[in-house]
Amino acid sequence: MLSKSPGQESAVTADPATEQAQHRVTINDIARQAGVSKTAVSFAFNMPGRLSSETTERILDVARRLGYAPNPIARSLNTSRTNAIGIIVPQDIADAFSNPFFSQLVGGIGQVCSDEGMSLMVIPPMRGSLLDATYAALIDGCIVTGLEPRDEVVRVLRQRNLPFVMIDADAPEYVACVNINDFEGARQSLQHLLRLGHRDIAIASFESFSGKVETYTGTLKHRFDGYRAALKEAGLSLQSRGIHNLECKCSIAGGIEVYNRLMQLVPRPTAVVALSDAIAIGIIETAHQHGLNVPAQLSVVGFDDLEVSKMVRPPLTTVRQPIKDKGRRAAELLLDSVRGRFSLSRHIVLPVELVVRKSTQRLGG
Amino acid sequence: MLSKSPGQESAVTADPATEQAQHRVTINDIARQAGVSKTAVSFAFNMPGRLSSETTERILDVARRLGYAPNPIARSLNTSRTNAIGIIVPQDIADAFSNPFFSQLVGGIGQVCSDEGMSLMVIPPMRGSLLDATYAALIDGCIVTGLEPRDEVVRVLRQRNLPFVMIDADAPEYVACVNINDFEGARQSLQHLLRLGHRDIAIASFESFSGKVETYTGTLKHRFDGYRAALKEAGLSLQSRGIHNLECKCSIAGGIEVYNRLMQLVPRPTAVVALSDAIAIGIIETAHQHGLNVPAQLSVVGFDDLEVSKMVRPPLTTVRQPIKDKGRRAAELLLDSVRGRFSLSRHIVLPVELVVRKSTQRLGG
DNA sequence: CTGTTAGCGCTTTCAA
DNA sequence: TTGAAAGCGCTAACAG
Repeated sequence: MLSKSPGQESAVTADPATEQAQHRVTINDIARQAGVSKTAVSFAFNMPGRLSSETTERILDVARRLGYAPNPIARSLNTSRTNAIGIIVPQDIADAFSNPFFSQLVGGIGQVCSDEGMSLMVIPPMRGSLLDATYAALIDGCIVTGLEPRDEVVRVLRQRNLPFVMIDADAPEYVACVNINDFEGARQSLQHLLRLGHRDIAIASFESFSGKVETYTGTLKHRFDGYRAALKEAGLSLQSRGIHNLECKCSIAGGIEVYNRLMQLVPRPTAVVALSDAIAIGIIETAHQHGLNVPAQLSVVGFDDLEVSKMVRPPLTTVRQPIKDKGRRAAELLLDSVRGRFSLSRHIVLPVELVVRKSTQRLGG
Repeated sequence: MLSKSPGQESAVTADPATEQAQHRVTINDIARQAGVSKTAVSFAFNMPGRLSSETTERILDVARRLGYAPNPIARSLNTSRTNAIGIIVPQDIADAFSNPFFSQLVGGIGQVCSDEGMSLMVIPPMRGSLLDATYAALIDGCIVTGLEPRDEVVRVLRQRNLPFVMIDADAPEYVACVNINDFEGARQSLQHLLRLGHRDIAIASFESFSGKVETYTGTLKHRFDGYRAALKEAGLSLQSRGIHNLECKCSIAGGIEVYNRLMQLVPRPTAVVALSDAIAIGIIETAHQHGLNVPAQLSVVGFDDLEVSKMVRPPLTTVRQPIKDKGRRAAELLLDSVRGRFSLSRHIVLPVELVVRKSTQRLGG
């Protein structure tokens, strides 16, 4: 060892196989080796124009030889920027992605990330605590799904001074938020079934905390308001004999699970409104396996219009919502905040549309 | 303003609507207000046991009043931990998630994240540069997909001293890696078609850089070795008349796009081997739209066995690979490294299995 | 049980 | 064109 620089030493032994977690080479090592100040090294990397090209060259050269990479954490501490946005989810990551809806939403968010040079952090509860995860996240802002505006998480976000945008939440005016017309979507889907003559109808709904319709909030509340409106039009209500509400996990697996409970209802439903295509697809698949014909023996209408919904058998009748747009708009709103740009309207409501395919048919027809 | 503490001032004006990016309240503000040292404040949050409960109380109380949240970046700089792992993808996030394969993989990784209290950062190229993204990522380690071991990204990872695990790569012994038996999967799927009597077969393959089979590497190479083996068994080769290779995007959209090119081949193929279910599903869907019956007029075999593959019409014949396990095992390997745990074997090869469903049938039968 | 002190590795005025 | 020095906000020896 001729050199007294630990930096160089680690470079010499930088054989991939031998590689040890030795003294990490820092900006100081480079400065010393190149015979310049830390400032110069920093400039060489971030504003090469402010140095003579020779100096820049020399510094970059030394850096390359010693295998130097600036520490992004230290950089972040100075700049207060992480170049990442987060998406906070109240459940496990695996659960979240078990519904293709979430993948498509993330895809929409991802489009904006790429445009803006951001990475996307998926933030699930940390050892059971979503709050802890929110405190710890190294992000410049985030999108919040599946939570209400009064959730503690939102308080922490505000406390941390992190810009955020909510999706599918009843947020107050000053909170940025992207929603869809849940009322209309729900109303139309049930109306569709009622007009086809169905009167024994089960609603396959997300899991809520309480399980009681009266306490539903947010998306769930709006959709049930829509169902009520449709029922009322037909002279029915949620309490009518023949109308049932079953909660299940919002995934294909949830649909599979709820199928049996569905079939034990009295009277047995001739149609199902699912609050998500994933649930609907699970129900249809299970019906198949049990030899029950959809739509002849059971009509099923979904909600979302996933990419695969038109490809399952039978192609799914459903309420289309612009999932990718939802993610994209939310991310745009968020990045406006992060970048300090002004955004005109911070409350967005996207339209929905009933798409009639083959999974529903006239009762007895 | 009676108080001279800017911290308190910001607390007083902490009305959500009025909220400004004023002086962020730091550990110093809390220490001052509570009449203790920074150390004490730090302890109150991280090792409350080392303080008298009164002191802890008081500190936490002040913190609450002033709306203090520890700065996770500063914390990371000390601890050198971020509590996040990354998954590096060479394309846009939206592209990645357009293939359900990726969602399922991420789901597998996510299971481990939840167990270990980690968030998951999806890292796409930053303004076109995956290298820049790799330099900037605030992570403790990462999983690398769709890249070869000699990629620059891997060099940077090593330079940054970040543990990493590759998926689907021809990695040297000392690089942790999770693969499947691509050769066998490919061989069996094509063999299946050949045994059904098909001789005019198109391969619908991922996009490679070169487009030339001879230059394929990694997964692509192994699979084509498998195809060669199957063909040889039937006295054919990749050059035989009737055998074609078309590249397309690895997504449903890719399958839709490749359909037309497929139908223009001479002789027109009676069967297709797709390198991914997403592609297969896109092809089948388009065939439907064009009134072509699958499998009667065109047999299609996929690769992956996605959750939806059994639910499309007709249910897809495909090669099952344990996607979630792949993600889980990779994440386990990675976290062993991150936590400094020893892992016995750092090269894992998962098995595959041909699953015959309804999208293939005997030629002319 | 509590405080002093020295960093973590980088950015960024400000002065030379 | 370059460098000195003061932080960024927190953790963790170490000393008392």
